[in-house]
Amino acid sequence: MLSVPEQLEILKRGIVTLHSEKELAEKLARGKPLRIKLGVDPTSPDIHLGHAVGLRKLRQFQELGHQIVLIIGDFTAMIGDPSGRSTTRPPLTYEEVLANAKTYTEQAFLVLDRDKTEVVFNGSWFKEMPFMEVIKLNARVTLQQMLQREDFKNRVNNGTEVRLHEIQYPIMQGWDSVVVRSDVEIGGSDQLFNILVGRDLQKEEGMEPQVCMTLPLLEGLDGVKKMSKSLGNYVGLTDAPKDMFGKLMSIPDELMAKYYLLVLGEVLDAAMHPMEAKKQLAAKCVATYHSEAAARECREDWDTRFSKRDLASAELPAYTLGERRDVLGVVQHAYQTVFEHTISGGDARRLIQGGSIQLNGEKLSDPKAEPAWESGAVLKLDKKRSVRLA
RNA sequence: GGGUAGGUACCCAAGUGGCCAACGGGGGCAGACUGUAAAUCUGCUGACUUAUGUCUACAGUGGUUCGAAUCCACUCCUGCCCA
Repeated sequence: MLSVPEQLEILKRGIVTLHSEKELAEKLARGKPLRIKLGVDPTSPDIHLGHAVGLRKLRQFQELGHQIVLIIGDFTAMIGDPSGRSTTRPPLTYEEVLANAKTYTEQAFLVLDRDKTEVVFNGSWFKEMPFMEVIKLNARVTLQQMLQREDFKNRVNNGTEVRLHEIQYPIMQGWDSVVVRSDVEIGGSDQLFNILVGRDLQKEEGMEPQVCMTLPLLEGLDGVKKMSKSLGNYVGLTDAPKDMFGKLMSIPDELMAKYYLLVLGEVLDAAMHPMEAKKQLAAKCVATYHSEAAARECREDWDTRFSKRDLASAELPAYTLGERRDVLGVVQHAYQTVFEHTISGGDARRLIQGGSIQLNGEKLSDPKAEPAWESGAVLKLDKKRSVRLA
């Protein structure tokens, strides 16, 4: 095991808050593996790069010999974490949550070492908790404390509703810490409040309070909002290589340094041309979650398709014509069969009339036209999608 | 429980009997430009194989009317004030 200062040096990298370094140093100094908690609510099937920021930090702990406790919030997912939310989360069914939990854990092991990770479901203690216990837990927290939170305060001020179950969330997350006896809890910077509640509850139970460590939030592809499935601005860990590459190429330049740091753990070379830097970022990310070979392939594909604008020699999915021969019908059919993406006739028509649909580079702007659909021709559907006629 | 203001498309929001598939803004999509970035300009943004066409939609149900997002009744939901 490394010395305390050496461990601290590594662990402090890229974090937002550490409460407190002194406590962490004391815990580390005992020389025993610490229990490091991270809770994730399986509210969607896929883990994305935003989640990976926390997971990567866990991985560092793991490599330093500590014990990871990954809490799958099967129960808390039903409540919905109000952190950073301006509205109540839509409820999920338990079946959905369980299905998500399955893919979540699998994907988490793309980053974590499976053998050194303890996975627990918080439903295993909350489901059986008697109401009396719930009331007792609630007695430990004041309304004023809850209302201190930005999220709730803003909603109250704006006249948007705050449901009482949402107020329970931090208490539940805090209780998780008591149950798993965590020494350190990790979370995004929006988790600060929840993690601190865990400290309070642990203290009340006569335990040594957990150290609170928060990490920066990763903005999504839009460059503004936190990466999340529901906003559709995410890069999934299991996204196909080309999708992953393409999505990363579309992030705003301003975000690149942050992505380098949080996704790759590297420092962006400011002297590099932004486009080159972005290509490297995308390639490295593909290499991490897929393979070096896939990364090279993506990069080459990108260069022919977009940098050289040479769609003709790019590798494109094959499309076989259906019944219809008119542009409108073909476009809808191609979306459906090749990309499993249903678009309405109106959408297709808008794309056609907007000039997005191109056959070998020629705009097809008449929905009713029936051009010669030659085998091998390239049909461009929108910015990201093109097919080759079979 | 009482009073009061409300519920319009992804979000905010205008519309208070026909000219309403519904102003405007945001977001999104597409085109030009370009580095699938940013900025800028333009178009589009309910569905139906575009149709001076049909259907669905202004919380829900029913009603008045030739005609309703708009008027009436009841129901559900939310904010605010009072208890």
